[in-house]
Amino acid sequence: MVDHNLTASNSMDAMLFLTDDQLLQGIELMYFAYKGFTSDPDLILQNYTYGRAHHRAVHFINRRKGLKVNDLLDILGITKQSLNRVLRQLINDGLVESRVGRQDKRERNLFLTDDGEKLERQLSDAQRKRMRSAYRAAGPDAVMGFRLVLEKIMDGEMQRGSIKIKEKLT
Amino acid sequence: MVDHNLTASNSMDAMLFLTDDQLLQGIELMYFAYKGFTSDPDLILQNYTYGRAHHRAVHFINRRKGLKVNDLLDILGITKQSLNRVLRQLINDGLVESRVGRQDKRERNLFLTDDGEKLERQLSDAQRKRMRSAYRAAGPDAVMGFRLVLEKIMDGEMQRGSIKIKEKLT
DNA sequence: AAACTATGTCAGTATTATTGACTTTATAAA
DNA sequence: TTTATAAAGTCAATAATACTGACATAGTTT
Repeated sequence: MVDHNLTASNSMDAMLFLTDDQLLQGIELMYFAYKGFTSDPDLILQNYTYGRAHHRAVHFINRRKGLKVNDLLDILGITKQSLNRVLRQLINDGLVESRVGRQDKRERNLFLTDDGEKLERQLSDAQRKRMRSAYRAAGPDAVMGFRLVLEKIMDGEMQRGSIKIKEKLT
Repeated sequence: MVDHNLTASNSMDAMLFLTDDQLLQGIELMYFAYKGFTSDPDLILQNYTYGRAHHRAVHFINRRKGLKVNDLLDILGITKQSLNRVLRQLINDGLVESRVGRQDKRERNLFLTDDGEKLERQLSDAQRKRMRSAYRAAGPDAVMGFRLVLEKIMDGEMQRGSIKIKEKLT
């Protein structure tokens, strides 16, 4: 069992006693949990020629249907050239549709095709399943704490493009 | 503001109402928080010729001083060949020391040199700072929830090498 | 007409990972 | 003691994901 008691030694805080060791434990927890978190989709993606980058693209196109290429670039925080390869594959393989913008014809709105939605389902099913069972096992209060800490961790990181996501999340 | 209220619609649970959308929010939260979580060290590492792989190696060598090469391979879940390049650099650059095992001379025990500890400090300072301020802002109950959910997420992922870490964490 | 914007693409490079094959050294087992 | 196994290290080839820089095309603004 892992110790959740946070009443320890080294450096003091207004509310918490946070030793370097406890903080390092939190850091490792993030590392291993993220690894566990991506392992299911990674396995599925091996059956295709796709990787995590494709997963992310498919995820956000599904979450923000019709988003522009630039939106996706902002969210992912990668370069146009990096996204291009991934997006081109997904479009050629018929998983993503790129429609010319209605008002501004320079823009492309991205959508998942039926096949694209099928892949998205397959990937997110695995991840949601893990998330749901973790939430269940931990209980509602823990879930609130989990979300709160994660939000604090990414504070300052959500400046540009991702702030749109945060709004959408609400 | 982000909504923490978890009393919603779609699918029912013994304790929680968890809609697909709420689960997807949790998934995105993990993605963005992990990104925020690695951004500080990534910036520092750019000043060296190192990347995240070096950071991970340095982190775990510091946390489990004297660990064997095989231990590190198990923890990181990568191949010997992948680790080798990283480890060779760190050893050549004088950040890591590899000592022949005392009982079993085939084994190598890994340690950080003074310079290695200096780098480790620099990297973990940034990360601990972020972690500490997130913990502070969220409060003790939230921290417990955060840890509990993360542990549940990685359940089943900590089978082999990482179970040692979990023990160490305790 | 000129400037700017959104998208797409080509070429070259870097990091991190993979698989497979092989060596050296050391321990364990027959 | 020979044989087998184990730990570590290395070489070569390949893949996925990212980067920078340069440039093209189409459409919108000024």
